[in-house]
Formats: sequence, C-alpha cells, structure tokens
Amino acid sequence: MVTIKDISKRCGVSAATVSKALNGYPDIGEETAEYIRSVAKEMGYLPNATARALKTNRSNNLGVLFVDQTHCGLTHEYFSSVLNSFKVEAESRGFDVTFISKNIGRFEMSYYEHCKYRNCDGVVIASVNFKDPDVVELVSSEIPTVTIDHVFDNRTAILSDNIECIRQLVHYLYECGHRRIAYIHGEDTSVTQKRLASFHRTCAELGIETPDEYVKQAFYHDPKASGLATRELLSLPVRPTCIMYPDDFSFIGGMNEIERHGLEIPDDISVVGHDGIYLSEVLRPRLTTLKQDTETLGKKAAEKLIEAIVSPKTYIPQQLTVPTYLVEGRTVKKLNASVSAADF
Amino acid sequence: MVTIKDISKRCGVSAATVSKALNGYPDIGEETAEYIRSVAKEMGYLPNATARALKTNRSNNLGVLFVDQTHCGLTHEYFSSVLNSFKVEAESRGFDVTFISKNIGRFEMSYYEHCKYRNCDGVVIASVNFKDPDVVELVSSEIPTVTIDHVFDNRTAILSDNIECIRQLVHYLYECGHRRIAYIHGEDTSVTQKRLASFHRTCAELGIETPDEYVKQAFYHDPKASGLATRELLSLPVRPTCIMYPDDFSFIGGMNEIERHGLEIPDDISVVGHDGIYLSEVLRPRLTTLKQDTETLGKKAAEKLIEAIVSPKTYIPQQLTVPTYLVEGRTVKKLNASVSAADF
DNA sequence: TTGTATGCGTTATCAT
DNA sequence: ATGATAACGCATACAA
Repeated sequence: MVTIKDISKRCGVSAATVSKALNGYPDIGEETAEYIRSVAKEMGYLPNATARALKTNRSNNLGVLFVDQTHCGLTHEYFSSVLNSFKVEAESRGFDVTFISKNIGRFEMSYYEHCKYRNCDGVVIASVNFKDPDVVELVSSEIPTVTIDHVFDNRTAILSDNIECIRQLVHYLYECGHRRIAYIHGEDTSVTQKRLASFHRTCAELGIETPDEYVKQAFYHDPKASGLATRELLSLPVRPTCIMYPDDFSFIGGMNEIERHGLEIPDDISVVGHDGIYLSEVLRPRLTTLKQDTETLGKKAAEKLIEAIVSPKTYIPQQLTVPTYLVEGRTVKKLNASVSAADF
Repeated sequence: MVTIKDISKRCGVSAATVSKALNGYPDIGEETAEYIRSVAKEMGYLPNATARALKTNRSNNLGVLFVDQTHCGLTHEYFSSVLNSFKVEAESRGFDVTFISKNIGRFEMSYYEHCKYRNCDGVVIASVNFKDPDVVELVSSEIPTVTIDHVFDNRTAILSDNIECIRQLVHYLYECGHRRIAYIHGEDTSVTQKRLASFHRTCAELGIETPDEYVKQAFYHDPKASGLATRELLSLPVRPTCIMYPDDFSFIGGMNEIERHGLEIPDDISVVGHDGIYLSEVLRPRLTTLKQDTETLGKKAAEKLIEAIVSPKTYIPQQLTVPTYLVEGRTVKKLNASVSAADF
C-alpha cells in the first residue's frame, strides 16, 4: 500500500507538503504540486479513508436506515428505487453508503450508537416505524438526518406530495364521470392520514358522497387484504364505479377478485393504483396510477443530507415536497365525454 | 465521546489495560477486567471503528457490488432479497455492509480501488457483468470475494442449483402429461446456459422433442420480450401445451398475451415461472414456479465471506450450491392422471 | 513556499 | 498482571 510517506520520500519533500498538494492547498508551489500529483498517480496512490476519517472526524460515509422486515423494506420496489437513487447521488458527491441497524455482532446497539460507532456523517431514514424510540433518539441527536415521508421538528424531510396527488386523482375520476368512488387504503400512518384526508376533502369539494362502506382499511403491499376489501365492495347493493388501491402491488389482489366476479376492467369497474412501480406499466390493461418520483426523492435526500453535513452552520432544515404524477393507463372508464389526464 | 483514555483515567489504570480488558484478553485480572467493563458500560463507551480499523487493518466492513442499472439490480426482488439476507447475517456477525461502485466523487476509481480506499475486508458480487475487467480485477486481487451465481477460479461462489431445478421441473411437466414444452429463456449468461442445457438434456432423456421454434430467447425481468415470444409461440401451427418463462416477472408479459388470445390458464395452456418472488404467490391462478432460496443464498454468501476473512490461512474457496424448489401453483394442467409436486 | 511536530483512538510489543 | 511506548496514515497548526 502506497502512503503519503512513500510519495514524500520519492519526491524529496515532506509528508505535509504532499498532503497539501494532494488536497489542493494554495500554499504549495504550482510546479511542486503538479509534480507531486503526477508521482502520486504514477505510484497508484489512494487516500486511506480510515486514516483520514480518524484525523478529520469526517468519514464521508452516509448511513441508511430501512427496516429489514421481509414484507417491506428493500423488497419493496418503491424503497429500493429511492435507495438506489440516493446511492447514486451520494456516490457522485464522494460519499459512501452503509446500512444502519440494531444488533451489530454481540453488541446490542441502538441506531444512534451504530452511527457513532461507524462514524456516519449523516443518515437517511425511510420505511421505519417513526415512533420507535431508537429512531427518535437518532433523529434527536447531533447527527444530521433526512427522513423520507415523515416530518420531525426542525429536521429535513423529503415528502411525496400525498395530499395534492390524491386531489388530482379524485378530480380526474370526477371528470371521467365517476361519482361512486371507493378507497381501499393502507394501515394507519401519517402518509395514509394525509391521503385519506385529501380524499375526503376533495370529494366534499366536488360534492361526491363517501359512504363509510366505500372506505376500507387494508395494508400496503398486501394483495390479500386488498382482495378481501374488494370482495366486500363488490358485494355491496350499490357498487362503486371505481376503486382506489393502497398501491399498485396490492391491486393484484383486487384484480383477482374482480376477475373472479366475472367483471371486466375497466368496462364493469374502474381501478387505480399508487406508486407507479414497473409492474403497473406491464399489466394489461395498463394500470392508471399515481407515480411517485422515486428518482428525485432519493436524489434530493442525498443532496440535502450532504448540504447539512458540509455546511452545518448555515444549513436550515426544510421540508421538501416532490410532486407525484398521474399516469393515465387504461383502467379507468370514461363514463362521459372524453377527458385526458393531460388536462390536470 | 468517551474513549479508552477516559475509562483508564476513571479506573486508575492504563489505556492498554482497558483495551485488553474490553477485548477479553486473558492476561488481565478477572476482578479488574470486570470492573473496567462495568465502568465502560456505565460511561456509555463505544469502540471507535475507525481508529480500530486504522490500527488493526480490519474494518469489519463488507462491500456489496450490485449493478445500478434501473431495470435490474436492487429493484429486482431476487437480488434485493439476497442482499437483505446477506446484510442480516453479516450484521449478526459484527460486520457492516457498504455499497461498492465506480465513480466515487471526482475520483475515477475501479471497484478494487474503491474497496481498498474504504478498507473493505471482503466483497460479495452479484448481478453484474462478470466479464467487466474491473470485476475481474477485483476478483483477482487479494481481497476475499464471494460471487453469486458465477464461478471464478479458486474463488468462493454461491450458486443456485440451475441444472437440477430445471431437470426437476421438466420431469414434473412430463409427469403431468406435457410433451410439447416451450422454453422462453433469458439473455445469454452462464446461468441461462446451464438452464438451457439442462432443459435440452432432460427433454432428451425423457424422449421429448424440442423443436427450435419452441425455444425462444427473451430477457430476464422483461415482460415485453416474453410477451412477444409468447405471441410467436401461440401462432405456431402446433402450439406447445406448456410455456416455461425466464422468471416470474417476465411471465406477466406472457399472461397478457395469452389473455389477448382468449386462452385460459391452465385449461388452454400451462405456464411456469422461475424465482418464486412474492408476485408469483399472489397471482391467480397461483403461478407454478421454481423458488430460489434467496434467504440461504445471502446467508451463505455472508458466512463464507466472513470465514475467508477471519481464517485466511485455512480457508479453502468452494462452490456451494443451494437447492431451488418446485412450488406447485395452479398454472400447470394435468393432462393425465393426478400427480403432485410432492412426488419430486 | 515548505517542513516539523503533534495527535486522532486504538492495539500490540515489550518491559516491568 | 499491568504499564509505557510506539505506530497505523493522515491533516494541520505553527515554525522556518
């Protein structure tokens, strides 16, 4: 392994000079600096991140905190997609990405302790139980954090625009002529609360009635639960003309149930999903859905987190909202004149 | 931050003694060691991974090398699932997990350089182009590596049993009475080659003919390509009675095409997938598929990698094969007497 | 403009 | 059984 010391010997200068030259300090002669850099390159020098971190107390390493539940976390395309985008952006800015969790080895560590132990400069938090005391501890600590789809006081959050997108969707359905709209929603989280409130509010605005039987709780990423809810909806004396699902994947459960009833989508009943995962694009008919901009979500999370790290003095925590787009598939029947999603 | 020095002062012993006590060295008096440990705990001491790594040249950090392509990599449930299991196992043994990639910051680094820079003790490699010179460089280096589903000479590999599982599947189809079996397979990789060879060989053993028109190349995780291939198969003068797909997700494309032809699964045509992702469980009819044991794949990869790291002298690289199981759904019609997958 | 000295927190060697 | 000391590779305050 070639170190700064090796280079200094080879160049006949001190280690300090090499260090400065390599880091572009202005107080080194241009020729010497250039020479040192060329020798470093020739010798295949690589900085040692560990030594540098020990000295500077900056690891250039970001933590990611995702749940490791089998049903969710990484295996959910929404999150793996956000993570991927976060990773790409972080790396392009010179930061590595390390997973954070409890239970490292025989030590029982909290998330915060794990971060300290690993010297993470900052952490992005998503898809966890935000009420977990260990999560709260981490967010309340001196370590910069960015949360996705959840707001903590005086902390940066990247949010999908859950209120506006549901409003947009309901308006679209309204324009398509739907007045009996059912909503199968996910388990009770702040995201669900926002979506649900937006649903009720928009319906009220438009004069659409939302009878209790049309609003059913199911779970995210759980086709079985959504299937059951769908069955109940289809058994109603007055069926809805359109069903909104918690997410695209859950819709699969509804799809099965609708087919079992011998109904056709969208001729007999309309459906819409949420997330806009790859699956929604390949189903036939193509699923009308609200596409989350996971690319931007992850990228912004990395950007803001790094901003907080490199400019701790001037950084101001903020809530950043990323728009969600209505993707018009072919699962919503136009009960009246023709309308296009482009109008919204 | 509480350091060893702090503890040493508080206990009235030297830093060396504290270090030894904390690491369970035998040459420290039992009472003193116990006392030191209790004080450390009370003071909330956490080892500093960075300092330790600098001194010991062991980071307790593993690299993972996945492609960052949008279509594959993390967003593919197969890999995210393997990764998750790898992560859980690694963490339980005290290792953290960090992503490896090229292009960290303004430095143009190879994978190998990135690993050195970050001081990774070992790397798991999956879902990449194994012919990439940068991958070869890494695998040829002194850094312990484990590859998934690809073998490099004298290196550890964790393999899904692609040959045996296809054999098992074809036998199952045969027992169900199928003689006209089509295979839509993925792009040309060593995995595909194994599966294809096993398909041909097993068919030959059983006296099943495999006309060229029944074997079509498509792509993994690409419903559109599999849809097109399906269309061609359905247009054949003599249709296959069963179609094997590259993977469960690609089957969606076939599903659409079959439906468009007004055919019913499995009454008019039988289908099988590969991977056994969550999607295959929730489709109706439930998809008959070959379930990859991603849990074991990831766990074994972590186990072996750590073994190679902690016992470099005695460790012998090995190829480990993880069985794949036939999961009997309801997409294969029994053309003759009743047969169960349990018989296989 | 360049070099010297020091220390980040830890572990390992060797002496006591 | 315990301690003094050095060293891992790097960055930086300060001296020259």
